[in-house]
Amino acid sequence: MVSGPLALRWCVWAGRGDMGPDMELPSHSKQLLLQLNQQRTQGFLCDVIVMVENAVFRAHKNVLAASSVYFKSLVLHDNLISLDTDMVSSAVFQQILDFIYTGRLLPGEPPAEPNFSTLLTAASYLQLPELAALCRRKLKRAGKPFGSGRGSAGLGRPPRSQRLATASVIQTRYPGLVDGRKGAPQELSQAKGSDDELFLGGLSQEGVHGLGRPVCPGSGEAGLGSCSTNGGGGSGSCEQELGLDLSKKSPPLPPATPGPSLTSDDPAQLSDSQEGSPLSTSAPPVANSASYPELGGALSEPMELEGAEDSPLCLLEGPGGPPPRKSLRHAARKKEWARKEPAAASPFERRDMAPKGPCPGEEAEGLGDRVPNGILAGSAAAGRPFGEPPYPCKEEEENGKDGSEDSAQSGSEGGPAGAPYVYRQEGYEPVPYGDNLYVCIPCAKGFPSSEQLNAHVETHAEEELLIKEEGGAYETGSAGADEEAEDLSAPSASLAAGPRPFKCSACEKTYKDAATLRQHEKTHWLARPFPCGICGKMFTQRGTMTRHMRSHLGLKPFACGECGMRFTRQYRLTEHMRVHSGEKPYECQLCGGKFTQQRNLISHLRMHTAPS
DNA sequence: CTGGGGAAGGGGCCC
DNA sequence: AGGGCCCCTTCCCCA
Repeated sequence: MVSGPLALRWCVWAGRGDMGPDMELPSHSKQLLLQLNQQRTQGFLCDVIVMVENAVFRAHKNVLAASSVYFKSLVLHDNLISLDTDMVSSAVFQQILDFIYTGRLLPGEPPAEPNFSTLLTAASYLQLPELAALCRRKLKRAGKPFGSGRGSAGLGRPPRSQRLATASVIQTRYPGLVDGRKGAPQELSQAKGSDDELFLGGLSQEGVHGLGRPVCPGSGEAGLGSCSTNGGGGSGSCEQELGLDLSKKSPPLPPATPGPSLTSDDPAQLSDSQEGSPLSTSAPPVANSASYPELGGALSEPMELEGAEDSPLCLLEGPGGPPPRKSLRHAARKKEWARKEPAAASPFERRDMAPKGPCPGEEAEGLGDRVPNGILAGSAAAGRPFGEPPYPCKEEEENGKDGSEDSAQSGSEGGPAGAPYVYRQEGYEPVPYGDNLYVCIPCAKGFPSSEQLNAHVETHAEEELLIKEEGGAYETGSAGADEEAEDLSAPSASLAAGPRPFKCSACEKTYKDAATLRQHEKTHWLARPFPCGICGKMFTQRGTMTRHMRSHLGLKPFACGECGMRFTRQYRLTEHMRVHSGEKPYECQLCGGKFTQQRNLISHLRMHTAPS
């Protein structure tokens, strides 16, 4: 696999030019990096999402891991990374990401000399020592003191309140936007990143009405997902809450111990992998960037490459150039896709990528109040020691919940095995997986290749099957069929078990406990308290909303061991596995037809009962 | 062209 | 909060 860890590391070393044997093709490393950056701008093979403030950046795990041990430790476990917004702003991260992919420090937006102080802070936090060293040199040259990157100039961000007024736009950065951006309001221009940047909400109503409706990443061009495809039908408003931890598996507390690197130019402080970093500190800042390319315009990149046409790296593009998107609607192609990228969710290739219309704002009232202004304002935390680990994510923190316990430490989310999501607090030692970068999310075991991961995932399915067989022949299936029979004949029968003293005041439903009743009563509310940060759709339950957000971001932790197809829900995988096993537990009592999905049986029964 | 079936995405909601 | 299940819906294939 061209984007495999080894290939990448090789590329990285080659890029330095001071390690390893001379290359036969001197421009090879440049071309490789160029291709990677191009793929980034297209979202092609991007397998990680980095959230910074209200921006989402797509990137390649390998590239990030090769650039920073900090990223390396993060991407090992997650497809979604949330960075401490006190340490790095979205605009700064944009520059850093550009730097990682180009070796150049690109002008900010509007075009201006990079704020090296800010960059230094962020680079140190992200453990990009060579970028930090470059920033220090720049600062020295400019005669500016450094080491106070968190000062009032701070992160170069507008105030929180201002950022909250950012348009509710899932902003993909298409080439056509580049020019128009120049005159954009600050919020918007701050919001616009590169092609791989999407913007989550955090918007005031003014922002919504003034700047237009959310834009779904149409046609899968660059999108992280789609707006709701059905059901809600775009019924959501465009107001959002910020700071949702979308990835239960994403450690809110990165293991960074970036402090010392802030003031050190000493290469000895670099870990091994960092020594191999591609980030040539001598790369001259160039007044334009491969980050704003004409998509697909590899040869028009500002980098001066020799013989790009001849480069075998063109193969990186994949068969037939950019990945098919809409064509993925074809089921067979979907499976093909799944086989190609079994180890990482592909958030960008979904059959339902097309925007299904604007998000009306009719449900928006009162949502402005829901924006956690207090949290955001309070989190500036300028006085926090530099080396201190980043904060957990916003609301979770406010609620006194430490996400690190949830996901980073306990690993309970990872599965029954109590996945050891251990993040080291100092230095970088190999996490338990070493170079086994393909990690089974349910049990947190690492594997050196996607094939081995798939084989491992298959053992999960086999274990599951074994348990089923031992515990009674296909309990799930038969139970499901029974439930179906119940549902069709006596829908309320399932409520019979146990006392249910808590009765809904609005309907006849009863519940075993008060919490469930409260939860249910929300379904009677006109206002839905949990808005999606991306499309603004409203939900009555936070869990439903976070699940919905995962579908936006393409987080699919559950992989089929047979075909590699991935799902957002375990239940979907269980359902899908019947495709491979041939199990059809749902039988029509009228005609004997059997189905793998209960819902298809229901559809089928309608056919029986529908007036002809 | 149409209808049925297979497979999958997404939301609601209870546990 | 997360899992699980139900329902609606969509898309595709095929007869």
